[in-house]
Amino acid sequence: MTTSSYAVLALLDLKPWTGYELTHQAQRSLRYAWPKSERLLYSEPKKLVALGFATVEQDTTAGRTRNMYTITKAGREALREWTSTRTQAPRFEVEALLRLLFADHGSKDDLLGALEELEADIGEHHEAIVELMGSYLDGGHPFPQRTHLSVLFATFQIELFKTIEAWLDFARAEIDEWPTTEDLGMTARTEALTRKLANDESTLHG
Amino acid sequence: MTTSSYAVLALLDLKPWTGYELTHQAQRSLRYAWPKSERLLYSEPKKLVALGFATVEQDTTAGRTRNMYTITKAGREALREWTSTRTQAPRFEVEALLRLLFADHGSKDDLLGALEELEADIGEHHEAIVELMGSYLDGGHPFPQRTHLSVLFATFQIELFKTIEAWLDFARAEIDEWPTTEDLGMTARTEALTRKLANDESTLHG
DNA sequence: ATCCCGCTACTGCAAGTTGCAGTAGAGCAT
DNA sequence: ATGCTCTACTGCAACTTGCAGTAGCGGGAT
Repeated sequence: MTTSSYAVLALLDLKPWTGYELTHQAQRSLRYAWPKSERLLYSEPKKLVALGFATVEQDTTAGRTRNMYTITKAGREALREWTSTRTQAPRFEVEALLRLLFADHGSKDDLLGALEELEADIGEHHEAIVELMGSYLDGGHPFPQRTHLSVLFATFQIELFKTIEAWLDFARAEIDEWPTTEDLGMTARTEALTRKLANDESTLHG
Repeated sequence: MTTSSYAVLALLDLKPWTGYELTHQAQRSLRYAWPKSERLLYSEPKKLVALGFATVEQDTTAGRTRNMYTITKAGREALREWTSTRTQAPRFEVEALLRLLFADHGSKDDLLGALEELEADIGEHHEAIVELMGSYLDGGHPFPQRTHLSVLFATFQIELFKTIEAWLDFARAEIDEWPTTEDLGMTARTEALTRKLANDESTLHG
């Protein structure tokens, strides 16, 4: 049982789903906490069945197979035990930052391009979550009794996205001051920044 | 060539390294932008050699083998071409948030425990990066001409960590108001939050 | 003098994960 | 009749991780 298995098991605890629904629901709702591929999410419920944590029913009403998965008592047991296990450290993969670290191999435009792609990705997700909150106000939450959890979770996402967007503006302003990407080293501006960071002060506001 | 291959190639462009140095340097310096396992980082330079982007010299001075890797002209070429390719979307894996989303399967203490583990992990990294900035002020940057890049990168990390720490305090205050983790649904507080989020306002400050 | 511990310096392997291609029925528009 | 999109998956190669194992070396403890 991996963390991904428990994530799928937790969804199954809400209601029975077909493999297709489960996969797509998991991608929508877990994307920002635990992003996993469609492929994996199709495989997880099969593992759960093999372990006795779920059951399948083949539904062939429309000529094609649909696997309807339902959680078992043992599955609910496993879920409850999971809540008291240790949590993995967070992991942040941001290729745009990798490109910033090695920006001296390319032009300023290459770097600014990478930052713009980051901004586009973040902006898309930011917009999507704001819209989702709008739909919650209209009673659009699929499991209304769980709204308090979804909304607290959403506050994290919005703060994260806002921080990244603010940083992007800040970073672009800094990069604008650079004549090139290479060999600037400890400029006066960089030293001022370093000093702030060494004192754990924010560089964006204040 | 994966993004990880280019990351290692970029390090090799700074100077020749042994496999061991390369692996450990990559883990230290790329951890926050592109976290990769020791195992992978040992394998990457071998792939680079197979592709003609690096060369190896076996150094057996001390009885044991050390592989010293050096970038080739073709490797430098490949790196330059990489800078103009598209950047992958960022990816944030935070198991503590997954546990928040499904907090209704466990107790408030389980949830608060997961948040504390997140805080400990973030705190550790936050502290490490602040100390690193202190060392830069003392001329401790291993490649001084690249300080401007490292410091701009560090501003991202610090802002991110500060945001997460502020959110953790906020989240704990919210959870304190909950009588339980289950079935609260759209409470008055949650509705107020949802309304702010739907208007894209910050929930932490203001 | 010897033994164990920790650091250097890796390799092998099983298991987890991803992206892509492929299969196939259903409904709708052209 | 054909093609397009959506549903509903599976197979496979390649990427990645964690863990175990190997092996030399230096230093302190017994």
